[in-house]
Amino acid sequence: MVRNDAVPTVRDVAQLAGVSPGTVSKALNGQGQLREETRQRVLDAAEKLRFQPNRVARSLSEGRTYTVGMLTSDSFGRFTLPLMEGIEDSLGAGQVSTLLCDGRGDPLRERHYITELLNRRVDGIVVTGRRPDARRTVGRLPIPVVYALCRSDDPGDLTVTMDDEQGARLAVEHLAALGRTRLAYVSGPQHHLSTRLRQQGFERAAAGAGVEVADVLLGHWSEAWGRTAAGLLARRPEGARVDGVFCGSDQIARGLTDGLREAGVRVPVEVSVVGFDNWDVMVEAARPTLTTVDPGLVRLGRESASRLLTAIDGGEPGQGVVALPCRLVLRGSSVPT
Amino acid sequence: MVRNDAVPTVRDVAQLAGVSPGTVSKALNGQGQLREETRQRVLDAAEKLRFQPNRVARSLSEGRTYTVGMLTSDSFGRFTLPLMEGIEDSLGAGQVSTLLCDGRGDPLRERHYITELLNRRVDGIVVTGRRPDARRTVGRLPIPVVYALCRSDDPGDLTVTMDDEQGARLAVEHLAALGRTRLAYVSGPQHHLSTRLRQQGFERAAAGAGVEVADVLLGHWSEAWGRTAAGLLARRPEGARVDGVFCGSDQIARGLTDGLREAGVRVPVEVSVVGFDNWDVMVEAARPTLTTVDPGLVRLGRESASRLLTAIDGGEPGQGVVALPCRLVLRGSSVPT
DNA sequence: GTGAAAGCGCTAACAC
DNA sequence: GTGTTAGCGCTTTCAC
Repeated sequence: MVRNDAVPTVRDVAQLAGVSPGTVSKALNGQGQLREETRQRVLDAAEKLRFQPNRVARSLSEGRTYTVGMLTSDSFGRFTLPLMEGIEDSLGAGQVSTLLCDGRGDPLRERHYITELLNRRVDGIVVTGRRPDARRTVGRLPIPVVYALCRSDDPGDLTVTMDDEQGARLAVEHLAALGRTRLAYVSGPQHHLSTRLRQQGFERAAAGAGVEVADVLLGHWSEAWGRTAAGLLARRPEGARVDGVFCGSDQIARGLTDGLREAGVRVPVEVSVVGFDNWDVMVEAARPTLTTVDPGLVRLGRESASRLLTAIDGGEPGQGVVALPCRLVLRGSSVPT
Repeated sequence: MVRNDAVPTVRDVAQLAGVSPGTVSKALNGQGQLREETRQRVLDAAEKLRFQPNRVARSLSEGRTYTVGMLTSDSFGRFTLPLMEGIEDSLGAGQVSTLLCDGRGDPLRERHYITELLNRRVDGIVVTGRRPDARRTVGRLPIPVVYALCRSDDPGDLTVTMDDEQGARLAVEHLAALGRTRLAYVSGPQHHLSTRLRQQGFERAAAGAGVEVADVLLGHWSEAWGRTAAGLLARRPEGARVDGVFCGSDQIARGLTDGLREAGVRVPVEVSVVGFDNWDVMVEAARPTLTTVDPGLVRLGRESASRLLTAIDGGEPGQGVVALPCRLVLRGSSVPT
């Protein structure tokens, strides 16, 4: 009596093909030397039985699970989504699956997840987080680890993140090229690394382009702060008006354009505005739509995962901080028509 | 010579404790009958060796992986994030990990992921998607499947989703209680199930509360559409003005409040506005902040995962559509002060 | 070229 | 109570 309900194993395939289980394994994985005829016979048998290899058994014997863990320090959020997409892109191509672990900013929880991932014998881990700020390293692990977006504080780790400074430079150079000469930088809290790096890029690029840094306003990553900042900028004395603003986020930029419009300042005629993030929701709802710096998070995810795969395959993925360049996306808020 | 670099196995623990591997397994998993003293000795040995069980081996022998797949039909997005959080909540408690699979709206890709999940012997699958609209069932699988947020078109499947109609009712009853008598419904595309269900709830609740349905405007899920709709409402003749608007999303509600303000209509003095989603970004940036219907996506995720666990443990998780009630969150856009 | 046999690390049935 | 044994389903030497 044949057990039709059971899932077929290599043994079943072997039996049907009239070979041994070992041969089936070789045929299916393209290992060793097999006569073409035999291989085909095995393939046919597997096909006929709709054989699907049990990955768990394979993992146990191979000592490799084709699985990587994705661990967030803070939580999954808007920034991690495109990252996940990119990571899945790279991994999926390598038949590698992703195990989700949301650390929720709790070190204990994180610790627990790490041992769990190790017990599950994942081949590697991508550590990520909402913001590119530095975080404590997860420490030396017996498997490769790559930090994506958020930086590890251990220079021996590999971090793949965006180039905040270069992104800011892009924005300033764009404004300068438009003929803007008195610029302001409106951004998030000073204690965020991104805020400072973008400020650095802003100031250096301004100096390089010979344009004036008229104001630097640091606050929060919110629309409300953007509106407040707009008020501040609009109240500057006649001769000291800014004609270009680089914002540290699209939310700020959106609030700023709203604030400027309501204060009677025309964007982009009188003032050009550039945001950061290329977040569709903000960028499209703003009036005018926002010119912004795109950090390329999907590509960032792809890059980090592909380096992780390299490391898993015994290659050298690099170390230290790899900062991927941002792109400028032109829309209505910067170019006067 | 001791191999300090190697990960300890049950055998190592057994040897150190002077028992057999079988006994170690029992001691560690609380199975069978063991003398307390023996159990303790094993536990001590495990502790000393920092023994961590290899989950892959365990899975192979137990025939259970303590892993579930999370498959999105469309893609991971704003709506799936809180869902994932809830799912992880429930599963984490049961020591179950989550495997990510982003179908990207591609049926082939989805099919591929499903066989991959089956080959990896996951214990169950949560199917999800951005919107509560119906989708093709993944079909009968040898493991339990629960649909979260998005509905399966097979009534034999279990779907856990939000109660769109009840949410709409909540909004209308709130408006009615405020004394509003001429209401409008501004929402997304007609072909979205949510649009229609919320409209149904809106109309029934209005009838029930004895208030007039003055207008129904269907368009897109965008701020721009909200602003357009505001223009349409503001242009209604003097005697036919609406004094309460229920919006199908917070984005629409946000655009609507912006549009009304710019048209000189005071919110909430002249018109009360209620949104849907309780999406922090929109709700907080709007002026005034938005009263809205919260679909409770985290709880929805929790509920679906916990039902999946029930099914995995051989229980009866239920079938058909389970619609969880929404909550009303009061903020500035509805209650005149 | 192919088969036989051992083993990945754990659990579970059955002796003792 | 505890040890022994036999798998779970696959890969991988190593004979032949």
